[in-house]
Amino acid sequence: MENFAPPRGMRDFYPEDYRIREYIFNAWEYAAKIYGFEFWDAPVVESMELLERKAGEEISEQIYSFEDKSKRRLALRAELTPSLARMIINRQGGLSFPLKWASIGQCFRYERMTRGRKREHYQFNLDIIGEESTTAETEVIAATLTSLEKTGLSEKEIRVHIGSRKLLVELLSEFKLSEAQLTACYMALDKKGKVSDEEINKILKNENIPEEVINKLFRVISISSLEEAESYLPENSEALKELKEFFKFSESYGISKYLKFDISIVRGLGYYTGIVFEGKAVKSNLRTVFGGGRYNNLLSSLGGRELPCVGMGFGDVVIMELLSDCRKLPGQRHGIEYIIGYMNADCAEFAQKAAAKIRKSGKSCSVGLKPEKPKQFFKKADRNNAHNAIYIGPDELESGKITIKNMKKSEDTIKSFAELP
RNA sequence: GUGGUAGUAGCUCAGUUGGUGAGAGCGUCUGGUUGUGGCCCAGAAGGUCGCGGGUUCGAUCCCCGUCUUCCACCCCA
Repeated sequence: MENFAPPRGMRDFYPEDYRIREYIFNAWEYAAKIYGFEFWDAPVVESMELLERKAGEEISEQIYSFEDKSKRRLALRAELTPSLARMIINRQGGLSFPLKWASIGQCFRYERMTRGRKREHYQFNLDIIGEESTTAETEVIAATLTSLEKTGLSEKEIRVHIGSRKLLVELLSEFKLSEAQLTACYMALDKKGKVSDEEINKILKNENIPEEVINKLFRVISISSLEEAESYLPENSEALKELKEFFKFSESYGISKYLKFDISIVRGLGYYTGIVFEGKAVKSNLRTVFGGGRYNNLLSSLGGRELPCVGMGFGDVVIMELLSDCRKLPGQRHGIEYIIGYMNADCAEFAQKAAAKIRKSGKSCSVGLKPEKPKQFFKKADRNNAHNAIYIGPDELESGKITIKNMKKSEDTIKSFAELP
């Protein structure tokens, strides 16, 4: 009992914190539901093997792993996608694709902490499984943006940067690059603007990337529009066709005002195969709020059917900070509709019966757990932001009449027990 | 991981160049009003001054270590 603080990187949610979390979850749930996504969930504890196979060796160092009493190697999930993949594969014969699935789950990652990064967070995932059209990308991004709009954010605060892994592969296709070299190229693009050109050059040389490829990469980095990219690409470029299609669909979804083509978006995870995207906060130094993309090979690489997928992940920590910066967090608690107090023990039963009646009507109602003086009671009613307060004393007990006080207007209404809501 | 910053009441922070009993505002509680909240007034509770060690007659203050926070870089996405 020495250290009462939560473990490093873990959070307590006091009621005022929980309220904010609920507010964000509600926005996520709202968006997922009005776009027709279905919610799913899986255990927080997964087998280490599943997480390793998907993530690769480096990330497994950041996974909280342990052995259970039967020596099974288990781990806390660091993201939701492996569990999703497992569930899809297990039922791939019986599911009718495409699926639109959503989830909100707590994920853990042992990593160094900075602003907006803890060792535990709640992640909102939207995935469309089994659809190769870029309608899937559009749909996922549109739903994500709807959740942000629900919290009061707009294109003034958020920009979605759109890139494409496939486009990069095509641009570099004239060279015969190994997987490792391609990954190094992605990393270099990712560093654009963050690190000096010399640094990028050095990194690439270390990976044995030929001089000519590096030169091409630097030309690629400077591409700032789709039209510009077009001149570098073959006539029948698939990536270009996809991107054009995607931007066309985005027009009719009404989300183009958020979008910006950005060739440097590659995403860190290895399994992306097509369009990739990152939602960034315009004000807060372009911090990444959400990200995702197309991963067409993941399920088959885990032994499942060939199923094209688009996924999006969105953490609660950054959005909380962003909303706080923009002063868009909800303030007061919602407030209960009715609160009932009583003067002495004899009045308790009457108060409890009134509360039971009000609750049967579906209205929220809190009844005192012990007798309270009127002053105490009304003060508490005020603090709880109650809409109506009912105080039962000997007078009410005798007459059977109940005074309902509207706390905002400070007006009384007298009703009989039968007239209660 | 490296460098810096900070840690004093529930919260935000003063303060002591080392000296009897450690301060404010906000919040909480009580009373002013044994049947009415917000405002006001009065009062109270609440602190091992992050933790451990050292120096000293004496440490919240100085020194060392450690943990935690925040920031930057590194790493990662």
